[in-house]
Amino acid sequence: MTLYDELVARGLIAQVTNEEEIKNMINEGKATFYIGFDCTADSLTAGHFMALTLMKRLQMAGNKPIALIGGGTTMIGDPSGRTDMRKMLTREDIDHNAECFKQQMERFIDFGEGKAMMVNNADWLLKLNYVELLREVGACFSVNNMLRAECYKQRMEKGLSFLEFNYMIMQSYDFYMLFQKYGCNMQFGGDDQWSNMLGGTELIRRKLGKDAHAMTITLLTDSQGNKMGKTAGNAVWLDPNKTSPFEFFQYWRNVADADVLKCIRMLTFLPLEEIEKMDSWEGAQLNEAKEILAYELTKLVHGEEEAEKAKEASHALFSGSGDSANMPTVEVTAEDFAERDMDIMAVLVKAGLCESRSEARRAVQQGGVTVDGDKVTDIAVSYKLDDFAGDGKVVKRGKKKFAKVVAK
RNA sequence: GGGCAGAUUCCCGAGUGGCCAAAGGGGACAGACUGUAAAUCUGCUGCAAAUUGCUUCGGUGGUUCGAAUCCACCUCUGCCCA
Repeated sequence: MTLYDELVARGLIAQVTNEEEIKNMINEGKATFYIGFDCTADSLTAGHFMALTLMKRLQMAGNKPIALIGGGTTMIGDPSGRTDMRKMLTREDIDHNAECFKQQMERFIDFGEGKAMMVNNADWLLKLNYVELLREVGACFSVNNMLRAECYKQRMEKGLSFLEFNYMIMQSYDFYMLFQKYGCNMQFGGDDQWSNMLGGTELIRRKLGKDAHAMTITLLTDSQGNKMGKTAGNAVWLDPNKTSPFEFFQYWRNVADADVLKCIRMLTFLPLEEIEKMDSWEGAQLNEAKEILAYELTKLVHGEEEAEKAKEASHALFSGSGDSANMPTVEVTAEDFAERDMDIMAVLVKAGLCESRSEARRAVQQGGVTVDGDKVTDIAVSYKLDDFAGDGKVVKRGKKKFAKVVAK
């Protein structure tokens, strides 16, 4: 099976500018392509992960990836798919984020000599001269057309600042630069980037009279149509300090039935034949597929050892078997008991299971709290330091949130 | 620059002097049922030393016994005119 056919079979491709040409190009390993990453946070997310796997798939077939860090474009803020303006980030924040991105990417993509490149668009965007830019590329853009672009349409009601309106120009300029400097002939991106990407191919055609291609990746959405990779509004991060390997594992372990196969197909590197077999799975067996998904992804992101640990902890918690040694652990010290004994609310907050004592109180009153398997319904229950000595206690809030509390 | 409308809790959105920690919906969280799924039903959703107290309705001042609500100024946003 050729690379292109595999990408289609995995459901990864959303839109392409010219299917025949792109197919030949990537199948033969002739593409030099780029994907842009705006550094709006200090870690990549599960959403970026899909783009990274795609880079890897193409790289394995001999194509050359360019990871473009958006140090310049992040100064503008992409309005695509948003109903409000992004928070403006300072130069320092952006530089810091770019550095974090760089480190995380190096674990997935081989940036060895001639295999892949990493560039930062701050290097050329930040020194642009306004009037020169207007004359050079501004003349190639039709405001009429831009306003018709899907990514701006959504913002016509809520308001769109001139700053954000220029995002498309910056992104197009990136492609134009990369095309000239590195012979980059294709751009990948999320499907919400389609109009920005076309801006680039259009600019290259107008300025250089050459063809460049664009291809978008299907957005990973769940069966309800929501973007995946978020829990309660928070992103699922690739940085183990922001989303622990266990939480990461659990996120995928908990996807809905309707979404498992799609995720396995799109995100893992398991051979398609193997995935086809899972297609007929139902009920309890489908539940197994979730574990496969969670394990595979955790392994890719955090390594095999962490994936094993997460799986162990998951078994320990949900099926009673397995070792509790790998559970997320919180330490308590004598200081925590200095004023008075810790009551159950204090323990829940300390363990990071509840944001406030009020929330903890509710959880207890609603029967959602368990300590070492025993339900706690009395908010007056309190503990001493010694209670957490030795192996400590496993505190559980709800079905899936828990932590082991141990005396230090 | 001129006119009009608006800013309420995680989101949408009611509230236009005390009955307001603020309707309703969504989401989130918890319980029941399950398979760590979905659907459904129930509860719950500012903070705390918790029949009470404290902080919150864009910002700052003011009127009042009392302000999300009235007044002044400011900031931001949308629409119309230029």
